[in-house]
Amino acid sequence: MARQSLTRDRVLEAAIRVADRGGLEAISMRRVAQELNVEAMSLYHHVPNKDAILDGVVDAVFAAIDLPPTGCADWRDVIRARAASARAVLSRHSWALALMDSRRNPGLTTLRHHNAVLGVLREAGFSVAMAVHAISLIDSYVNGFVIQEASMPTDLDVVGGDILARADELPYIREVVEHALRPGYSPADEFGYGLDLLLDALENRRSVPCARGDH
Amino acid sequence: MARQSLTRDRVLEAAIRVADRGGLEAISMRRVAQELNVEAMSLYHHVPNKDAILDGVVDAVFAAIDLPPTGCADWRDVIRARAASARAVLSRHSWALALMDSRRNPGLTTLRHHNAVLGVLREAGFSVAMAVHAISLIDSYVNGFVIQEASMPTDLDVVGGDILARADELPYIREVVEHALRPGYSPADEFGYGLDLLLDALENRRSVPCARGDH
DNA sequence: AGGCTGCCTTACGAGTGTAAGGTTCGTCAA
DNA sequence: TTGACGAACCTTACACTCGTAAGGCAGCCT
Repeated sequence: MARQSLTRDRVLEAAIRVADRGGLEAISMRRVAQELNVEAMSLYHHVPNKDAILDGVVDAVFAAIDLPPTGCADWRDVIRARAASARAVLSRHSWALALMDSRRNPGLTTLRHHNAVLGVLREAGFSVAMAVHAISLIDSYVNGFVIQEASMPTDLDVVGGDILARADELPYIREVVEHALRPGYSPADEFGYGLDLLLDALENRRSVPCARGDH
Repeated sequence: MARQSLTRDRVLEAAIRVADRGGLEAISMRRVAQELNVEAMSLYHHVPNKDAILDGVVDAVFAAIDLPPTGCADWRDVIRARAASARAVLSRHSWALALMDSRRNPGLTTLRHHNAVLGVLREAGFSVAMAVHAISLIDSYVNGFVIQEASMPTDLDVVGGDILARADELPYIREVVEHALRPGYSPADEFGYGLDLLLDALENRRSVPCARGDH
């Protein structure tokens, strides 16, 4: 066979490439097939239908996030590494977060992931309630940061000029744009700052009984 | 005229109702028109095209978030109120966040909003760099929390049972599901806990020079 | 009466997921 | 060597949905 033969995995990889290029709604049977130099109907020999492709894609993206190593030193290092990995993967595939909402069933990869992260926190001495607080906080932050990152690119360079024009009405925005346009500034550092702030604050409350008295 | 006549605003309201019911991609000219007991082409008398509807919708949603009052007591109360309002609006229209990414130009409402929030922080004594850190952190958290909230509903009730079944492999998830199924637990409280943690941590670093020495 | 506004009808061309069936080709048994 | 089988891939076609261009018909205002 001239070109290497199709596989479920090769179909999923192609779908991911298509989405990386054209966003989530660019995933259509015809376009995924074209990515593989193949016709649309050929995909159905390796995948039951389009929903299966979408489900497979979210699982594949999630699998690309490093699992936290178990039984390690400081819980903050472990969580920081996982968060950095998640941010890297999710911002490389910025459509993935939107896709995860529409897919209802979490998938085994996802569950195993959360289980491992929860394990790290529990082993570090977090109560169940505090571990829930911590995971909700950290995941919200990581996901939210990725979203903002995705809608950024034009915000600073292109829109920056427009804003400076009508600066009279928006003085504080002006300050920030100037700050952000300075050479040394990188939005990526912002992620680390916020994450460290979170982790330090959680460390302070680690063994303190819950403020709301719910455990 | 029997039914009250169409308006740009009534079209936008209808589009929002359609999206609330069927998600973002449910917004089509035909369906929005149907919501108003009207044919698709009638909308074009009040709106140039579909993109204008989408742009108008994001602006309308953003306008529903309360602007922070200026010159008020503790900055934390102001920011907390704005965050709560943002969460309420964005989780009532859980498709809105995904839409804001695809629309490139921030829109004047959006800019005014961020300007006001930045003003509160600056007046409270935050340096420019710290204000950027704070806004990035808070917005990431709010947006991320809304996303997680949107993909929740089945996570606990329906999937909860499935998870308890294969509990052997996922012991920590089991703990959490049990914890979350207890009567007193409400995911909404989770939002307040994380937010207060953020605000307290930011208060601690308010006037401290930036850890990374960037100002 | 004439025009203008507000809404409707019809229609086009492009895109979607996928059902049904045809073609090519490697593998293996007789 | 031959012939059959089945997997992998292609072609065609159906029944949608989409945004919107072009033009028609009613009723109100001047």
